[in-house]
Amino acid sequence: MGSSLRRPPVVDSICEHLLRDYRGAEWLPPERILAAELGISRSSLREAIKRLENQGLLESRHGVGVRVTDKPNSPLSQTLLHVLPSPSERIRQLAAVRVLLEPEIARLAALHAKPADIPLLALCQERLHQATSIDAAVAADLEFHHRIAGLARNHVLTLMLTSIADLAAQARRVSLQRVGVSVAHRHHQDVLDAIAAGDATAAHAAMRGHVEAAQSAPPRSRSSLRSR
Amino acid sequence: MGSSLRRPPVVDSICEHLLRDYRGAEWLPPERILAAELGISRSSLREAIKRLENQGLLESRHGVGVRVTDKPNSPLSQTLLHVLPSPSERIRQLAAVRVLLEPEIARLAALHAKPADIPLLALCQERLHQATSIDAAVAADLEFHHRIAGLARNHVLTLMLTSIADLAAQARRVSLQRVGVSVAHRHHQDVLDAIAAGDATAAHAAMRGHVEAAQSAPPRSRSSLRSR
DNA sequence: ACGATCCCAGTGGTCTGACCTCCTACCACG
DNA sequence: CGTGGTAGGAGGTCAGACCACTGGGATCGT
Repeated sequence: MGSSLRRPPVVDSICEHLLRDYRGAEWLPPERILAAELGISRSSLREAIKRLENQGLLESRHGVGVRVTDKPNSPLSQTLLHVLPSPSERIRQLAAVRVLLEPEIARLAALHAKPADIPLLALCQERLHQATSIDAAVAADLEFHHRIAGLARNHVLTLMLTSIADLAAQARRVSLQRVGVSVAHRHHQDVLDAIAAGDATAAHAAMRGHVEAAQSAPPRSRSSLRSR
Repeated sequence: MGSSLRRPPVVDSICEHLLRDYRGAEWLPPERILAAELGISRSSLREAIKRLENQGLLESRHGVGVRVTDKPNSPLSQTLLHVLPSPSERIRQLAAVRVLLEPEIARLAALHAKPADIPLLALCQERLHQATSIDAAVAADLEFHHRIAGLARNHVLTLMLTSIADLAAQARRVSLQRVGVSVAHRHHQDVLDAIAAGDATAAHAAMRGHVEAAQSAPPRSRSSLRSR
């Protein structure tokens, strides 16, 4: 009859417990203590932590502790490294996907953005403009796109973009050197203006132009940015 | 001195070992034996297996063994269940992403498909047409879209679609009941014809019409398909 | 007094070995 | 021939110990 008692793996319930009790917290208690509190073995607790870590929800650092990140970063990236070993081909396909996703994200962002969101984007622009190193420029670029994704109000879309963000970062590094920071800054400004105006069509077009330029930018000689 | 000995986590090397030695295999050896062969503890081996399992590359079944699947299915899905608890909202956003991804996938498929690929798609059509249960229809539908994704020659795009396939399956179940199997079959035929003809634009348009119809289909009374 | 160094307590990482639960296949029984 | 039970092997869980790393305070040298 009816209730064929499932076999709810212990580790599953632990995962739910963890992200129910420690959502928004900074650090998890030490593994030994936490295992004792939950009344389970440290092995099972570790497996639960590892699972959540693979999902980008936790981050355990040797000798320090387990940190709550809530930044789903690389569930897909690791898999991609296995199924697409070739770096150049990986970058090419990643760029193609970005051309598809980013304009739609910008469109949704223009529809849902509130006035209070604009200064945060402008701040990223400021950082990009004043960046003195290639790493700082890449970081500002990433944050700009990430914040826009957050405005799109579509978690699936956002999650997909962030899943490949770390892999796309190296590609973006090359792109920035090719097209130059000033060009990227100008493109970003077009996107930002369209979003601020709530013009979905313009935001879509501006972002499409930006990512397509980054995708197929011709090689440049020495760029205006020097990597120290 | 100079060599600042890194701390390459043992489990990382195990992962590489596993998917280097057992790529294409069917089953992994028992954990105890495999641990002995690799000269490591069963704990570390289990952690490596679990990590690859979370990436959709392995699948361990209690009392049976560890199977090599290479079907990256649910790295994103689990995370989505946490960040988007609401089923209706999840389905809505998933559908929006499908509208974005699937037409592009169909376009690429039309560009890269070879004549030998067409019969496989036609077979899915046949299965969908002869499906006697809602589950069989959903399975045929899923396989049709999955095979098209395989033709797109863009692993990133394919991986994104398969990552949400299992979550989208329940939504597709509802869609099929709403629009009816015959309508889905007709839409699929349009896509199939366009791909067979190598017409990228037509494939894009046909697939867009299909997924948009599935997205916003109005409720139907009793469909032509009865779920036994 | 100040700085660099060393040391140590606490943390996650790994190992060991035992027991439990579940699945499969085989075999005795009706 | 079908049915049921049973034994082996597989993954799942547990307990405790030890290893490796981090960080900050105590210590030593200048």
